[in-house]
Amino acid sequence: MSKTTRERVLDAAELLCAERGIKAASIRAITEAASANIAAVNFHFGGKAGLIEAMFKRRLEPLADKRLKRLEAAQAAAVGKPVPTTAVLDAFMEPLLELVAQPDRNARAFASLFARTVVEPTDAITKIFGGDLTAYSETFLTAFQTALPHLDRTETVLRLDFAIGAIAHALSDPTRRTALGVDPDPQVLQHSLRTFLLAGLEAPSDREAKNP
Amino acid sequence: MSKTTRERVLDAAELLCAERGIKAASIRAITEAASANIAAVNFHFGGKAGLIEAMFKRRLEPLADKRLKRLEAAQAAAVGKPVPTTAVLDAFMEPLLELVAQPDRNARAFASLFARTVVEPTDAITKIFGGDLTAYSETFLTAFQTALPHLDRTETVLRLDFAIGAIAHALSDPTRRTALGVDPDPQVLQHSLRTFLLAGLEAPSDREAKNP
DNA sequence: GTTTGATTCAAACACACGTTTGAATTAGCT
DNA sequence: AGCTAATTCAAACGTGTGTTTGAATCAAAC
Repeated sequence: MSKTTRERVLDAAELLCAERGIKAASIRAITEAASANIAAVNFHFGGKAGLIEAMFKRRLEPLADKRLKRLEAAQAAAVGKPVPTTAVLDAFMEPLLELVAQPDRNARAFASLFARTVVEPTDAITKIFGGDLTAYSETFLTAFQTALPHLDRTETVLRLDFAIGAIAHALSDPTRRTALGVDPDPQVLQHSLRTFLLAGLEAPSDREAKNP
Repeated sequence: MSKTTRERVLDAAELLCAERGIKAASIRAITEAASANIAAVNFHFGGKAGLIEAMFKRRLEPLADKRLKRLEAAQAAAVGKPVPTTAVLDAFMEPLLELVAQPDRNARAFASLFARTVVEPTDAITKIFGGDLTAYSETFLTAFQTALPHLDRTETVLRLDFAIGAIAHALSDPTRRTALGVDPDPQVLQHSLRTFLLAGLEAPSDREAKNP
């Protein structure tokens, strides 16, 4: 057991919060699963709120970095030319979907947890990202908007919002799909999601559709 | 105040659960908001679990009825011919989106609550619908599958799942969009969502795409 | 008007939660 | 080794929770 208490608690918190929800995951259950004392949470994180915040930060900050790096790389690759929608979309979703493809059990647990939080914002999240889990989506929003010039701002915001919902749902508890006899590889899932979102985002808006 | 205690409690539960989440909405807060006694919950519903279950049932059963009625009507209208994807999709999503279009504050609250529950299944829901909030989606799944013959079963399940995620997210807390300066009419929202989903569902699968 | 059953009410119960405490233990440093 | 700070630990504290109780109130029937 080379991991520090702090790390063990964070890991256990990830697993239990993904399984039961943040509110229902008691620090008693978390510390017990981590083979740590209850007071460890207060000592290392200052309280449950601090633990949850640290739990999200540990995963979310590298994730946001990856996304922005990929977006900047795509923008740099398309000098002068407009960045294709696929590139923006990939920068947006792939770092997230990499989580479910990892063998690490905790990474997959966090993916489920993230999915929940997208729909039901937590205090910890609003503290970190000022209320918007997709905060840096302002950056992505403009990227999408330039990639989709046939959509006005409202339409772009709405479609990006739909896409976020679909992505989050795809990340959430995979047992829902296995109940229907469908348990795809992460690659199949990602590919299917990509074509779905791409078609939805690039769909012609009304004004064009009315000129057949 | 012509409403019965039972109804007042159900209404208050809807509002508070949508606002704070089911777990965080205490029966004390609910009964206080309903101008009822705490014990009213136990008397009328047998406990908090019973209250939540009744709260969902009251909305979900008429909703499921509407959906299936619309699907059957669409199937009846297309005698012999295959039912178009738009008809299946409308039967699936419009009864839901009608909730947010209603002036009734409680109906809109339930829409948010429903959205949460899609991602994070509640005990009450698993009790009512046997674990799957989209239980009758087995019916809709076959309807979509016949409407989308170019997709195999896995692909159909995945895309329907994506669509459910997008719909749920669209129903959830609307303040998220207003933060981005976008606050569309329910009709605009519905229309935008429809074209997004339709394009995503009908997008060609890989095999076709590789024959340009 | 009395009786019966349904409903409301204030009060208390048992339990789980997050937090705090202060002593015991460990790790790092000179 | 000896000192210091960091960390762990068992135990208790206060609070909020869902639930239960038993008396009080209401409504309807006879």
